[in-house]
Amino acid sequence: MRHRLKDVAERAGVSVKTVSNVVNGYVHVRPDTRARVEEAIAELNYRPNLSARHLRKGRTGVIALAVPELDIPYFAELARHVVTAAAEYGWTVLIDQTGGRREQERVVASGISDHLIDGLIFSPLALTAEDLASLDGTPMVLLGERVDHGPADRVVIDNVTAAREITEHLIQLGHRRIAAIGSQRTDEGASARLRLAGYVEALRAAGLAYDETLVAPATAWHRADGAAAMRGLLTTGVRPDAVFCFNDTLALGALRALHEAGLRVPEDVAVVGFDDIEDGRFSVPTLSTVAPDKEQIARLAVELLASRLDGDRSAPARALKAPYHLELRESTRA
Amino acid sequence: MRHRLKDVAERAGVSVKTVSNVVNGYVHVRPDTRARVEEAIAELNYRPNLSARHLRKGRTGVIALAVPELDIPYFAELARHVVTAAAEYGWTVLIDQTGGRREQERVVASGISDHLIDGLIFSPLALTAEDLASLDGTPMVLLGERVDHGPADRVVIDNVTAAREITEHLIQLGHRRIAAIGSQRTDEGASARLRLAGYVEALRAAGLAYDETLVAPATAWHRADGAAAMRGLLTTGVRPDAVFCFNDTLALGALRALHEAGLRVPEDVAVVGFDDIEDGRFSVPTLSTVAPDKEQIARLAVELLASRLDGDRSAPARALKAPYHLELRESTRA
DNA sequence: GACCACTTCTGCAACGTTGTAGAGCGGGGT
DNA sequence: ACCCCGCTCTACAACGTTGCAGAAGTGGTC
Repeated sequence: MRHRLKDVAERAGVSVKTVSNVVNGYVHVRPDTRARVEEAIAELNYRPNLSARHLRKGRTGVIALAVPELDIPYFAELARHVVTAAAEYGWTVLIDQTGGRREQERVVASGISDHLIDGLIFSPLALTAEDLASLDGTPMVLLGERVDHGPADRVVIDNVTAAREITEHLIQLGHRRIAAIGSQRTDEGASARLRLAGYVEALRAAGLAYDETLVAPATAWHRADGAAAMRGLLTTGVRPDAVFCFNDTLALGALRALHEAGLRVPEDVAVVGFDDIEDGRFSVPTLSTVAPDKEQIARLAVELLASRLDGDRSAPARALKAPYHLELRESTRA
Repeated sequence: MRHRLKDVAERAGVSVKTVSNVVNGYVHVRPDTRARVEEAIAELNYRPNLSARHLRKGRTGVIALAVPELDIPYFAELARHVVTAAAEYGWTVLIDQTGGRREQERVVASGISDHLIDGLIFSPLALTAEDLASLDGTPMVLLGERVDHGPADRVVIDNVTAAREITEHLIQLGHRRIAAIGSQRTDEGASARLRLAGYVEALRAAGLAYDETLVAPATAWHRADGAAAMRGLLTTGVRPDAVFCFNDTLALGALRALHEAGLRVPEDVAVVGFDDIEDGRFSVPTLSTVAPDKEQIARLAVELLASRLDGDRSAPARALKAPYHLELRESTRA
């Protein structure tokens, strides 16, 4: 059923190695020999056994992308771009879900390597710097903002500045009681911490008081958490006139809760998110948000990984910044 | 850096094969030998080379999931369930995007196999029966409804009946001018054809005329296409009083277009979708839809693949039906 | 015609693992 | 005392591929 180099070689009347040479595009093969071999390959529908090739070469041509959850739109969109960018390097992408659980993230970061993958692009939530330090050297690129995760390449966006800018946008529109949804107390909430810091910076710079009752925590960042947090904010007395949600799904949940409470967006309460997921362009109202350049993030991550694989594996870690911009839509129209 | 069985064997003072036996849980190993080996494994942080193991065993422990696009929520949610279900069999899932393009789908269906994967779960849009027939035997499970795709296992839901039921729901609510969004003329639109058939069946059964001007095509099924189609329907004279969108993203786009046109949902126009994606539970209004049991679809697909891998590869193809139900929400409230 | 350089092709070994066959040992039954 | 069996472990070969070293053939130069 499945044929090997040997079968092709016998059929073409050449050695195994010559077939291998043809398959790999070695130049010093006579045209007629090449033709005979190619014919045999076609007739037998020969395909190389990648396991064997990889065993021999020490490379697999597969990289892994590990994200918390695939059905979080941000990660799905990111995954798409990573797969596309990796294809340009001839890589296949193996996608892993960690659920954001530390144990699973550790398994992925170490165990998954097992010579099955050449490298890893990793968006960790719970992993600590020590976990990473303990890994032997599967080349790895981290996505996201954990400030303390030791010596690995990574691609980040400037969360603090982005959060400050989108908050400033709300302030410029005249909002004064600006709530935040999505804060997290645990170590896992690195993004949350940085975005909260940007929010606080903007308030301070505008001379607005930081009011802790306006900051709603959210353990997960799903729509349901955003809706619940918004409902909570609405029942605590004075209503905010704007809300900065730390990602778009939270914001979409918040929009929903505001709708249920009979409040208009942006007239009664303005809403902004973070991530610029597709949904936010079609929600009612459409969602103002921070738009990280996901394509660029994916491209940079793949390039970092490629240069790490081809180059010096002990070179110092690099951190690249990906651009973002504010995408202002109906949920903050003046 | 990276250690092999041989290194462990030397350190533990046993043969390579004994280490292999320990790693694979072979029972006839003396406890003290086992302990020594395990200690050596731990000290060296040994991990098996999967390429070598797979070369030897002929199995890779990797299956592929091929979908048109990862950032279509339905496929992302499905992917999540497939990854989870596959994990129970100890499989890793490699995810491929075909973009729905026939050429890419053919590459995935044949080329990708290349001994890298044991099997494939495949959601094809454009692939023809001949394409499939020409493949040598990588075990494959097809998802979805193409009626004509030859002898491969597949998991389907009853699209025609589901579409009829959701249309009947609209009819029962008193709607009479029921539009449909998402029809496709090409061969690729198997789902579209079946859902249209169910829609027509329901109209016929209720004695309603089938009006072609109420059926809007959509080449892709993204939000933007749904919005465009809805705008088109609104400008063609008599306004429909309900719309059946062939998937949820189309429906979310349609909701957006209705909102822009100043029409209320469901008071002026009722809307239903298909797929039950997360977004539809938080949109304004929430979306009535056909909810296929995605977890079940994924589980059945993985099980079919498993039984094909372990069992008779030439057994007749099986088609399993996954359940669905109607999820009625605000967009069709009476 | 001797030499050299280049082209074309080949055989061997090795990548790290596991299946098979079997060696050595000790215990229990006769 | 002998045989047999089961336990424990080992040696070897093989999975399909490619790097390396080199053999054979071709043609050009002095």
